[in-house]
Amino acid sequence: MKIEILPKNENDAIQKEIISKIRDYINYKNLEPGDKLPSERKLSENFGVSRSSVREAIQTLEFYGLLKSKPQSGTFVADIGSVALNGMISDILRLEKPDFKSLVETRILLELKTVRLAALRRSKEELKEIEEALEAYATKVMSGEDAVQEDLLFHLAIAKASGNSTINTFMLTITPEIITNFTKYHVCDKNIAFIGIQEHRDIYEAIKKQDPQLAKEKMKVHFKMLYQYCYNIKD
Amino acid sequence: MKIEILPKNENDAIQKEIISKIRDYINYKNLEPGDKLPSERKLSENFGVSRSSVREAIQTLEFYGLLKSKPQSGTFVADIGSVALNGMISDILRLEKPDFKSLVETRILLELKTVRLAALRRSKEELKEIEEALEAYATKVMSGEDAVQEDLLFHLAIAKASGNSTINTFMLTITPEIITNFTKYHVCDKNIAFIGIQEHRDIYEAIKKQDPQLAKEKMKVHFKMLYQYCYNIKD
DNA sequence: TTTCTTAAATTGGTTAACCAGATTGGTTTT
DNA sequence: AAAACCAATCTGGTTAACCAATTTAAGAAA
Repeated sequence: MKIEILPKNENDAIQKEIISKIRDYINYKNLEPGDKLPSERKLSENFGVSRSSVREAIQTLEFYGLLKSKPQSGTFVADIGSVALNGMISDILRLEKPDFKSLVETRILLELKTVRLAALRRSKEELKEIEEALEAYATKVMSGEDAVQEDLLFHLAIAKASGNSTINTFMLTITPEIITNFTKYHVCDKNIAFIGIQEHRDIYEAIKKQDPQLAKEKMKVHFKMLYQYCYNIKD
Repeated sequence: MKIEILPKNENDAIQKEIISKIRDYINYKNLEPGDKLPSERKLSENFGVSRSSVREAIQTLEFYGLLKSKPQSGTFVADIGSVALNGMISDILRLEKPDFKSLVETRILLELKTVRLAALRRSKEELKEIEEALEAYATKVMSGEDAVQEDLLFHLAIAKASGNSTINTFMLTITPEIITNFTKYHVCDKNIAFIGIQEHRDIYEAIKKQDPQLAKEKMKVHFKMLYQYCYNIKD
């Protein structure tokens, strides 16, 4: 059993450096929204790194909506001003992997909203998808198997029915990490899972009845143990 | 003035196809959490696409936490089960660019939380950063200039002080789009911006006093016009 | 048989050359 | 002078060859 100093992913560090250089370039040249960046070739030459490294850095900044590259044309600064651009890049460079506590805290916040919206807005098709996810979860639990995945898919079905694509996306991004940690720390033991079936069913019924307040209450009940867990785990 | 059928970015479509094929492969081979995918070369050969296309698709899936590639070793399936993996990839493939309405709705949700948390948890340094952002905003407005960026940076400073890295990241991802739309639709006209100064100051004071309830109330006041706007704009 | 050594094969990352479409600037045409 | 044309150039995207670190398995040593 060797003690590892965390590898401190070297590649991430390189990419952050490139992103930082792109920001410096934009500032130095006073590029404004819609302006074109130099070609990938010139940037890579300029920075002394490979073109694919530059491309990856650009892809990351595209993901955050700060750049937009058009084929056979160029890479362009997004329609936000330089102040916001600088502030956001600084924040992106400083970003660290979210801690589990903040993940759970955020999940609760998001889901208390999605469940209300789902009750208000769900279509018949979306309701059916939620029901199918519910049944899949119940079946898995009754057969005595671990059902963390089916649990989360039920919640994702609700997020999808909320009609808010942004929250839906956010739920998607935090779910893998949630599943990993739940499995690792055995947050959802089998005895708890049995209770979970009824709690899920209550949530489903509230959404079916289109009662947002009730849905939120039932979700709160469902999160009760999660609340405690969230505020007791060690950082 | 030509009417454009939206270009329907071809590259995105190709990447989605590759992601779909990766999912199919994982299912066909019944790969489980931690299992290794074939090398990028074999995948690209298998799919009949370039290796860099495969790499980009993998990078996207890495971003969502579904894959993890290790240098000189291989690409591995994340520690989530096949059910969740399939569900999430399906959702990712179906993701569309968030509509403005959902962005604003989500922003309000997130910020009513960050402002409470910031009041509870902010350090002296973070309080000072919020104050600086406030002053920068006020100065810009008083000089009669557009201050959408400084406005959002004030809110981002609060998000940073919330101590919740997940919400902070989410705020970062939606901010550029918010700025773009606010600028485009002139949501924050100059006369409104003047009122905004005092509203910002009220929020700042509540955070300074470490009064989460007051902070939330002041943020609600600040969002009042946004509420209306959010529920009146055309889709 | 088990353990250690070591060299060949495999890996993700990098580099450089190539492609087709977009851009550009000078030329021709009107 | 202004519009239309066209070829040279530049662009992001793709491909293929290369690199160094890692993994592997075959063989030597115990």
